[in-house]
Amino acid sequence: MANVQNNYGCALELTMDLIGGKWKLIILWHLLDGSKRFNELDKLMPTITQKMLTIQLRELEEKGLVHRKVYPVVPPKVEYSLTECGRSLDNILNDLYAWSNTYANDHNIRISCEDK
Amino acid sequence: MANVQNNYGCALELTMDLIGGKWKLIILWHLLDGSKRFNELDKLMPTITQKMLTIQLRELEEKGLVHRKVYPVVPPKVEYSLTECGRSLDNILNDLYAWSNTYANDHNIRISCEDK
DNA sequence: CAGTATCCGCTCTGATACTG
DNA sequence: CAGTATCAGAGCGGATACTG
Repeated sequence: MANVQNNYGCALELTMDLIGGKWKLIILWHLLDGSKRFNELDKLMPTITQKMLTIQLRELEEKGLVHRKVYPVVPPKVEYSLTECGRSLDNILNDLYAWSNTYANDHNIRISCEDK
Repeated sequence: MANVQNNYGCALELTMDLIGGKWKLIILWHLLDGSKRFNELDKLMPTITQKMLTIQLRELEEKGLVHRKVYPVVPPKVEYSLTECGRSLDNILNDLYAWSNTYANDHNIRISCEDK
């Protein structure tokens, strides 16, 4: 999933390469709010590890969905934001979010945090 | 990913449990057309193995997205179709499909089969 | 036709500790 | 603060052969 090939049998295969995996949708979701620092994202996702957050952000960056801005200061400051391409997922993310909430309601599944 | 828990920190975590993985989106996509037999799905996805197709269909069935209808005939005949819940993904699937195609165009990525 | 059974490797994911 | 490094487990995905 890390790398994007250059041939796919179906557009939806590409979809999974781009935003598949356990964390990418959630990272993108949080960034819809506006740019966030590494530490902020970490706090917004209590169960992710720093390692996974780093890896997923790097992959999203490679694919052009997320922009990484490093401020040359001490202590380090890095801000992540959506690129135009990442932002174009806005409606889809909202639809998926709503769809899953509906599913959760219908199946008595608890969602701890229902707001951004 | 096989099983659905009953507590999530974010609706989008549930999303990945329901339709994550390499094949589920593509299976759902093909079923948007109408019900299909096992063998038809197999042919529509040239690179999937029978084992994976079986597993993914079973998981989609457990989660209530796909309906499995067995005809008591010899040789066996089994038809898969979307449940109402599965069908409610129609718009999202189309949006994702379009989004990925746009991405592919912008990044010179080839999609072999562009139509259903 | 529509699956099972078996075996297997890789990648994804995580825990923990450390650093410029 | 924003990461790396290392170790390790689990399960996802696949190859191949077989079956009612």
